Amino acid sequence: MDAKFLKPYNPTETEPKIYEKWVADGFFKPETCVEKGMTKADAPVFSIVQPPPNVTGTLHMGHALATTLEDIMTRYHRMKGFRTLWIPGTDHAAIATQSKVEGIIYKEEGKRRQDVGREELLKRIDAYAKQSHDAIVGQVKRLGASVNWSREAFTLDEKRNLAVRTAFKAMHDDGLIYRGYRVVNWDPKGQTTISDDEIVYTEGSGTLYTFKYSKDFPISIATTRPETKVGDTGVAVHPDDARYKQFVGKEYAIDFAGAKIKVKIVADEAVDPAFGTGAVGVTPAHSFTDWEIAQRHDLPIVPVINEYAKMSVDSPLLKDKKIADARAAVVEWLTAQGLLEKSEPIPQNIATAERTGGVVEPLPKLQWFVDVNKKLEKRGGKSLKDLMREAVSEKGIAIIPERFEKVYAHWIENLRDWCISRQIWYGHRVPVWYRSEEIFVGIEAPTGEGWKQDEDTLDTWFSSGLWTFSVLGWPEKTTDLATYHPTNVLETGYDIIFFWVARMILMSTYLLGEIPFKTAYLHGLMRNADGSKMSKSKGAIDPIEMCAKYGTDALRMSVIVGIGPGSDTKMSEDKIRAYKNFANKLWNITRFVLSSTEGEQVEKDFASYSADDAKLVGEFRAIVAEVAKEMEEFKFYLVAEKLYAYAWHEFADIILEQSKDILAKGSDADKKSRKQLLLRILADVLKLLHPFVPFVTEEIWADMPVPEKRSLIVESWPTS
RNA sequence: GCGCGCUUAGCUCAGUUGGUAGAGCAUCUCAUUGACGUUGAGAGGGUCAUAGGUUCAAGUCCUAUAGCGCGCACCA
Repeated sequence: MDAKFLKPYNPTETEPKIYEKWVADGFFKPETCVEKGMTKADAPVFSIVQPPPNVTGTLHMGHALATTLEDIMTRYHRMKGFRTLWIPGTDHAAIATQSKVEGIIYKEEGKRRQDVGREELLKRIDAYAKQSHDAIVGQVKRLGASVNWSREAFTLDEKRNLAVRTAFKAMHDDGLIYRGYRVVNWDPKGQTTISDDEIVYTEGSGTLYTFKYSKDFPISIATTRPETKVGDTGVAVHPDDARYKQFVGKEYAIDFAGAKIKVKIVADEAVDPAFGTGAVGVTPAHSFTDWEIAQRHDLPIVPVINEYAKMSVDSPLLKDKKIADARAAVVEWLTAQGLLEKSEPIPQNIATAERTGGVVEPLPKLQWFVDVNKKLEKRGGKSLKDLMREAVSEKGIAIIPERFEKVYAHWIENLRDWCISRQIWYGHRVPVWYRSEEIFVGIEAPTGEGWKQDEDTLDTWFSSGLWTFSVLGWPEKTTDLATYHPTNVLETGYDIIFFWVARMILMSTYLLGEIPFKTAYLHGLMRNADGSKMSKSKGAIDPIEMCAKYGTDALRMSVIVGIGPGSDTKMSEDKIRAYKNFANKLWNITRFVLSSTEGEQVEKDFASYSADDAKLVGEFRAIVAEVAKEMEEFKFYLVAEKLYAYAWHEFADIILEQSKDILAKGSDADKKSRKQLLLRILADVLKLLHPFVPFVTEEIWADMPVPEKRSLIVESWPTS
């Protein structure tokens, strides 16, 4: 027995050595496994892509959970003999990264984006992203991820940029991407548009003001935003509303809060006669529903708020005022004029931008959109919405837990065209060029003089949507693409089911005509012990610190046991501490087994078990069979707990204890049987536990008396 | 408004097709130069949110209610 077993297991010393050896041996690379005879050349494929962490900092507990789950699946399939590929990468995360770096620059130098300039800011962001990337790579390694590093990708590298340009061009050619002047979600703080999904609603309270535009105006209207009323071009009432029928079609010119406005009264089904006065002041420039009403009735669009969330209207009372001040001014004016009839408190959701926290202002802007309803000839007359819906309902993508299939379907029903252009600098530049009246959309820049590329960049999720196949070399027709796509599993948090899962399905079904993955396993959110969302300010647990303190294996066990898919988890350091002993327990079990079986080798076809031992073997085989079933069902939390309980409370507490007696006083045949039993069960327990606690099992395996032994990572999975 | 989830031991959570309530941590008692610096044996602790229903049998299935949480929509 090696002397190392005389001391307690030391994870900090062991883990980096083991990881480096796995990398050096090339076991993370499927080709190497085939070359070395560990995997059959014609073996079935198991592929998975890492959800690329944002290069906005370092990994948090959610990443630790994801990485562990993905590594468990990967290691399990590799041991099962699959040609296994797990591709790592990082995400440039566009707005998230840019606003992070802008924040740092502002804090340190007091400079804003415009002061720094595009080129310099991009340089600074690249430097930050590089640093963050390197930190993340180190952390992913620390967590034991058996990812194929030679295939590592970045959502903003050259190859992925080609994929983005190719996708954009194809979608434009098919009429799916169009440029349009519409009301979009504008984030005044980030100075960019954002998509519907990037809005976070917070509950707040507002005031509903009821008033008339002027003394002569026949209808009272109600609004929570009086300051926008200078942009009204219509008043909408329900077509069946008897109170207002006589006024429909009439037009009024009014002096309102220092501005001259023209309002036409229209009848529209969208109006709820029971809300407020049953009459809506229509502000087409600053409301999505009003924009639509205006489209139906041909009402003019009058913007009155600018990109800085200040009044742009030509009124001495309001011009250049901030929204809140303008609101107060209008209310004051209404009161002074005797027009205000009522003001009452009302619950109101406040729309804020996910990344910057800025209050979102709907503004009309010329932007690029993805049409989700257009029927596609080359996809059998189906729209992107149809393709997305059918991929889950009919084409075989299974979402775990299943209830999210309903959430997904519901989201698709409410889906509007996707605004993909952003007014930020860090990201994939929109591949469109302009020259006076000409517009050129292409994969490469147009030839000739005077072309100027679109200043905007694309929503980060546009490039993320291509991830399952852009990492495999698309648009080139690579062997990787043919071999590993569709991927088997996509493992990610349920919080990005719309952002990412849905967009990947959209891109893959449209561009490749196939699903991006067969199963989407959605994990829950990691929360602090008190249930609050994990953030650094609230003392979130740092996974890497936990690795250093308790060992990676302990951390991995702590995020697996008892945590099913889709459910949030309250994480505490106690929980991690609770599993640190397990690795050492395995270590000590091994010490006992090896010291009691000196000179003994695992005999491949040993069949002379004593009656007692044969029974124990049978019981263990039953565990193996249960594990096999539960692994296939993605019930890793059950497997981890089961193996933990078996190793500790059955194998150590019972089998090892009774072995002391047998090995001391038993017959030679019983001793032989028991030694074979101990070695055999320990060997198989190590194999079964390897995907969960890879480091300690590999380190022990090195000293196991097993003939024709390989590294544990490429050993074959036990069969029952 | 529509939809979803959760409610089980002091805490964090399991409980697969219905078949006598489980784990880890915490608490208490005893043992322990032991393979175990990170040990073992044992104990206490639960009317499984509430009320109905189905069933020979319900933590599990159905209905309703409550509390907590979440998603989507609305938000004049």
